[in-house]
Amino acid sequence: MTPGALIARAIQKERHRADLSLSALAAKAGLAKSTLSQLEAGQGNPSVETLWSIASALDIPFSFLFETPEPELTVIRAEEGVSLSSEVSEFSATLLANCPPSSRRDLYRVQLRSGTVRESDPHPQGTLEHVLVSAGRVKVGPRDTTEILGPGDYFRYPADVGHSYEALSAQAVLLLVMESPR
Amino acid sequence: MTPGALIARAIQKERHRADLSLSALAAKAGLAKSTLSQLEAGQGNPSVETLWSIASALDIPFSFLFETPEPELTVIRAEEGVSLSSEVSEFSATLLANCPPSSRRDLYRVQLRSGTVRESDPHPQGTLEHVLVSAGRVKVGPRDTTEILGPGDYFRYPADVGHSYEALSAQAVLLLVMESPR
DNA sequence: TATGTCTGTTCGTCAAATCGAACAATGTTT
DNA sequence: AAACATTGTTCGATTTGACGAACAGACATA
Repeated sequence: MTPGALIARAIQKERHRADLSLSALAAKAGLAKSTLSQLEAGQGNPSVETLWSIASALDIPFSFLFETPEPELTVIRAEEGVSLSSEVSEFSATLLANCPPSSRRDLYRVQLRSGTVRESDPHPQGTLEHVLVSAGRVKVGPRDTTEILGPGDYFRYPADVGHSYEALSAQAVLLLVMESPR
Repeated sequence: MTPGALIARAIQKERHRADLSLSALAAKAGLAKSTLSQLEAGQGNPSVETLWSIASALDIPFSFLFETPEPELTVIRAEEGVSLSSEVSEFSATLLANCPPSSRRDLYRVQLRSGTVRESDPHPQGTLEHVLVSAGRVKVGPRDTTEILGPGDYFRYPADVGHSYEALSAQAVLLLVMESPR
C-alpha cells in the first residue's frame, strides 16, 4: 500500500469520525482546503508539518494516520486457555491475546464498588477492550453481551459500542487494556 | 516535542543501530546526503515520501520514526497512580502505561506457586514487560532490580536482560504484558 | 426564482523541500 | 608526506508541495 493512499484513507476516516467537513477541518488545522482535498484524493505527498496539523486538529495521536484493524469477542475462563512455554507446575503462562499489527494498547487499572453501573460511551470505531479480573466479581461488556466474570477470568469485546462495568461483589479490581486502531 | 526534532532523533538513532553512515543511508534510500543531513539536524519538514524511503532503507516500519522515548522502569503501587475519569467513587481507572507508537503488546496470564524461582532469559532488545499483580505476593524484575509486589501493584521493567518471577505467597496470579518493538 | 451558505474540486503563484556538487574534517592507504 | 576514501556539512539551482482564489454542485432560506 502506497503511503499516500494509506494516509488518504486515514484522514478521511478520522475526519468523518470527528464529524467535520473538509472545509472545517482545513480551517481548524490552519491548512488550505485545497491541500486537504488533494490529500484525501490520494494525490500529493504531504509534509510532516501538514500531517501534524491535521492530527492535532483531529485531536488524535500522530500515528493514528496509519491504517486499520478488525474486532472480535472472546472469553477465556480462569481455568481455560492455551498454556505455553512451561510444563513446570510452578509457572504457567497463558497467552490471552497476541497483538494485531497496527493497534495501540493502553493499560488501565480499574476499581469498582458495588451499587451503581458504570456506563461507558462508545469509543472510536475499531476499539477493543480486554479485561482481566483481579479481584471480586464483575459484570462487564457491550450493551447486550455482558459477561459475569470472577478472579482470573479474561474477557475481550468490542468497545466501539456502549458498554458497562458493574461490580457484583462489594469491591472489584480489574486490569483493562484498551486497544484502539492506529 | 516538535515533530521535526522527534524525527531527527529517531532517524539518527535507527541509523546508528543499523550501523550505516549518513552517506550510505542516503544512497540506499535514494536521497541526497544533504537532505538527510538537514533532517538529522532537526531542520526541515520532510515529506511522507522522503520518510518512507528512509524507513524502508532502514528496514523498519514507518511508525518507528515517531517513537517518543519512555521511562523504562516504573512501579505504581496499588494505591498510587494518576486517576482519571473517576468522578464517581464507584469507578476509578488509573492509566498505567499508554502505548508507544511502534510496539506490540501481547497479553499473558501467569500463575506462580511458591518454592522455585522462574528465571527468564533476555528477550530481544527493547522488550519491556508490564506486570499487574492479581493475587498473592510476588518478587519480579530484572536481575538486580526486582520488586516485591502485592495485589493491584503494577511494575514495568526492561526485559531484554535476564529477569525472574517468584511467588512469595503460596500462589500468585498476575497479568503480564510483553511489549516488544516491531 | 433568486440569494445565501455550505459542500468539495481545480487552477496559477509562491515559498520551501529536495537535489547535486563543492566543501572541510578525519582516517586509511601507498 | 602525499594521495585517496571516508565522514558529514553548506551552498545555489530546481522541482514540488502548500496556498488562496475562483469554481461548480447541493441544500436551505426568503
